[in-house]
Amino acid sequence: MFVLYGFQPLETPAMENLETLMGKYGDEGDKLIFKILNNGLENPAKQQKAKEDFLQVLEGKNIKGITERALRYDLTIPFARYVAMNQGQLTFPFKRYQVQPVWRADRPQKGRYREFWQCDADVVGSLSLLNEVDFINIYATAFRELKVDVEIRINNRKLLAALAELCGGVHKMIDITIAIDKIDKIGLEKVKEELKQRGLNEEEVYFIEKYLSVAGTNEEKLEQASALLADTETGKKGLEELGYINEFIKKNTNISNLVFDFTLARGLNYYTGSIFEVKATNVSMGSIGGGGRYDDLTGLFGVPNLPGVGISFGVDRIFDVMEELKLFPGNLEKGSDVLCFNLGKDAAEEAFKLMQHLRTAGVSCEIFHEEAKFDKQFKYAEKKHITFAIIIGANELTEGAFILKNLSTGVQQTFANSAIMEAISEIKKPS
RNA sequence: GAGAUUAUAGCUCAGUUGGUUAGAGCGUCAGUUUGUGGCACUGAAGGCCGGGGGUUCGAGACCCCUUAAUCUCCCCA
Repeated sequence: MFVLYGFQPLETPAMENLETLMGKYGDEGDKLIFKILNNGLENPAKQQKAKEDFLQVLEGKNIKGITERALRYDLTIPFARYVAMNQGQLTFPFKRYQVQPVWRADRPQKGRYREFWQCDADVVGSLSLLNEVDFINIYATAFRELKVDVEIRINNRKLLAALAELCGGVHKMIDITIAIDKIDKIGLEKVKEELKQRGLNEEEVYFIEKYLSVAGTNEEKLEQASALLADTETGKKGLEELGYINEFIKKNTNISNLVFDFTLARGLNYYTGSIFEVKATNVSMGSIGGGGRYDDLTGLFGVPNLPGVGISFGVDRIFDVMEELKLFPGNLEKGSDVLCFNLGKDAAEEAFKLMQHLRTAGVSCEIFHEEAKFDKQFKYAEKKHITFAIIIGANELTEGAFILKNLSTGVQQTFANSAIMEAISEIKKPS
């Protein structure tokens, strides 16, 4: 699918320098990075230093002497590092997709894993909002094909920045977003409380309340938000971007599950423009996809002015959702095509020869691992979802023949060894 | 990082206010049935009751510690 949209595959190492990862995911994120203990700490010559360093670790610091590598926390930052390192060789805009596990030192629980797979797609080196449109299209198409009903929520960090500008200054943005992001869970009143705790005055809280009460269709929301934020340069810009994307999607696709959500904040520090989140409807599960635009991601790695935008699929959670919705067909499990019964030494040898022919013809088959009663061999075939049994008993052995039995219909037929091709076509016949 | 719950047979779980030999269903194995499965019946095997300590005449059960899992909050995919 990603290839269809012009993306190339890429893989990056599971390990990164701790320094590369720290500070990119917010304070909470930093705590959740899996750190790797350095080797060689037992070296006597370095033990004094190691002990001193460890005392610092106990104070909550990350000291290179103890740990300088870590497992990747997501796929975006390692990708940014890769782009920064290889910028000379890449053609921009560079589009890649990546399916790999990531690790978070979290307490595992429902829908939350210490190790889980992400499937990312990013574009670096383009400011065009067409990329956003493309990603929304990818999300919508992918989940439609998986038959999972979702809501694709979108917001723009610029609106949040504008809101902060009007409510006490840009430095308040993190505080404000952390609070309003919780509205779904704790409700408006609690959010207002939290905002006050975080140092906002009555007037500012009131303003945010108005912002949070924006509702209706995407167009209506846009209009209401514009009344509040269009006075600021950033607010105006953010609203324009959202408007463009919404209109484009509406005009050129049949996607109907794109919704504006002005409370959507998303934790990752580096987002600057559009932010996305995908939630399955009718299933209680956190977001199963997320992403956004970061106008200067590689700047942190010494390559300024490279904008990017990307999305991520939470593979394990999507799997969980599909399982909960019973979207996996029951007959996925399929064993070999044929089980040859083992009815003694000579018969087994004959069966073995037969199997060579079957395999050459592309029929998967196996022989029961030991001589056993019919009963047992039949039950084995059933459990392994094997469709055919081949039986060579004493009679067949002397006749140079074998019995082919279809285990689901119970119909069986005797073939001469020379007529093996007929048997094969019987096996391959779609049932 | 904060909190709750759970841990008993291969699996899912019972086990009463502490009391003799710790049970069931499923699965496994054997038999009814020595060359034709799915069903049924009969029987058998299978347990350091997560680990360590304590209370008690007596602990699967009560207390403390420990480990692990599950779940909630925080945060996130």
